[in-house]
Amino acid sequence: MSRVVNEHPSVRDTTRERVKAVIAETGFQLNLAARSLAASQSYLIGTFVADTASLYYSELARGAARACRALGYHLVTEEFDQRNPVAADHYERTLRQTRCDGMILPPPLCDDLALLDALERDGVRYVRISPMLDPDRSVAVFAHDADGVSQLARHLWEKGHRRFGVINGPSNFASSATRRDALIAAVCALGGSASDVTASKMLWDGTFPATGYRTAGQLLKDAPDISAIFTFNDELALGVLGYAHENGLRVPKDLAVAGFDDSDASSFAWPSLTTVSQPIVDMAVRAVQALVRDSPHARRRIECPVRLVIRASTGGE
Amino acid sequence: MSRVVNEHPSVRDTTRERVKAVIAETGFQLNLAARSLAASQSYLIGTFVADTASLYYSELARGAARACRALGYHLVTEEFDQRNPVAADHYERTLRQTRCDGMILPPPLCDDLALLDALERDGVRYVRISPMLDPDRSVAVFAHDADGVSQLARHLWEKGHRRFGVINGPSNFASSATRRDALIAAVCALGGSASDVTASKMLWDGTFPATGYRTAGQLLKDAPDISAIFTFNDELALGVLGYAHENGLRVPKDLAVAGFDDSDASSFAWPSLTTVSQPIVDMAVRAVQALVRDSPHARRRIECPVRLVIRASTGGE
DNA sequence: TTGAAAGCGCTAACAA
DNA sequence: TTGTTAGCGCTTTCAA
Repeated sequence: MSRVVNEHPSVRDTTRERVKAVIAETGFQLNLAARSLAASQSYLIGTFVADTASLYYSELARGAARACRALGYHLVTEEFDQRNPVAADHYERTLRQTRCDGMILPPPLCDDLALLDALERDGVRYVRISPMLDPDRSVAVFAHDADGVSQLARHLWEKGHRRFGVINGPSNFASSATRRDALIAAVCALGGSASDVTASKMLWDGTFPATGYRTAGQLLKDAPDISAIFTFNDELALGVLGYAHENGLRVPKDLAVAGFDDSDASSFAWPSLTTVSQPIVDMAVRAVQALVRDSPHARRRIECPVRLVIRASTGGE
Repeated sequence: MSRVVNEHPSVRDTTRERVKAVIAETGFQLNLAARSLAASQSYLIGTFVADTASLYYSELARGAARACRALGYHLVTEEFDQRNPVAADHYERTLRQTRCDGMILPPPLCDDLALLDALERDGVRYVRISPMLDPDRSVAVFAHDADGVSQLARHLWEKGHRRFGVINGPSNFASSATRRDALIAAVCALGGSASDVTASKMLWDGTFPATGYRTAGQLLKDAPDISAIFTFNDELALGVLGYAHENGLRVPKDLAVAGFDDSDASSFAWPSLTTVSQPIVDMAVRAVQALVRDSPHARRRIECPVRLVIRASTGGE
């Protein structure tokens, strides 16, 4: 009886037990498809991963899967084309037929307005991760980037650094600007000025590490007095580290290097890297919880704390 | 009309066009749940990812998602507990109700016999990735590890290396033994002997890089004449690289280092690493294709070629 | 080649 | 509190 499975309140204890016994005996298993059809709820949450190797998206999916399981949902994963994220079209043709109860939209899809329109038209709820555009349009989950960057600035400042370099991330990621601006603000708050920070957009070179390598060279040519470089992500920072090694710069004595972490990515790095660690798994969990529990028209910001992990590359440990 | 959507052969062209026009006009969208219920086919493929950050599992899921999309299926992802992979239980309680048409089982789940039993009992097809036990029980996808390792051995041999160290992977991964044995065989084939290869199981130290660092130290103490180290994966190799740097060993002059790659993981490494690159995305694609296209009782091996990527750490480039 | 109708296994609404 | 029943939107089968 459906009332037992769905934990309906008005069922006598004895009846519940009796039914549960039968369920256990017969090995009965709910059929999700039938339930979906009848209840017009799919118990499915959808998310996207990029079409290149990336811990960021996989950690996001992992957190989402974990939360789905805890809430009785299942996670459907689709790949999107990072070069050409016309996700709306993609959604129309495939994901739409699954009738997901909700979608998790990581950057840059969270800023694909056509996709948001399509979702709203279909009455599909969505939560965005670190959106850049129109952040109050839906529930949105943010990492408290500025906070972490400011902790990092303080750490570097205390180590004696006064001139900083920044390697920005992709321009379609809101956090590229956020993190750069946060560093400038933090340096100013510590007694420095905006001119102590030299920011450079990344000079793409195929992979993030290669890009970090190349951009570090340019940055140090433009502003030779820089003694610390902060990058948009850890992979860029690895390239900076490589540049330092190959050019006789001792780390962290001549050059301190810090990155920004997409969850446990920094544990892949060796030697270890100072990083602002973003709780991406947790962000995904929060996103799924909001999808399932919030009222359909909720519009709130969820801020997740980041964590400064100090390692050898800036004189820690 | 369902016959048009499902491309049934006996539909007159004019009718087909007429129906298609209506579909386009009304914005009709197939309801997967209804179809699943009626056809007792879910058009869902399930897979597992580990509960820690790992490119291996995420690349697998990505490949699976890609193939699913191409074949009109959707990918459902579940997280499993790497420490305690009682996946059978997990399956019973959650995934089972989705009535997946097929499952992709990466290691170590591919060797969870209770899970395989449960799947067979429910008539759920599955494809295993690199299984260790009972490889002919189902369709299984393998990377041609031995082939890659033998190419690597030849490369190292040609660079003049004669004494080799191996850092094994987890013992519940079939490939740990395969890769070690392949290196020994390859060295013998090149004119060396088994005693030229010193294999060590990894001395776990929290993360793979830290483990590589620690194990490299032990290995070089046990067999100081080693001039090349080959590790189970790239993350271990990064630790070996770190050990070399910190102990004044020049790479690749004093010590050559090579790893084994789970797809594009080596692009995360800097400086870049020689690696045997496993086409994990492709393996997942092949797995999904087998799930969808093979007869239900097929039992074949699918071998995927690996690729030797030679980089600075062994004297390449 | 097409139309019509009987389910698939649930939920939800209505009776009892 | 519990039994009963009408769909949910498809596929499949049977007629036409």
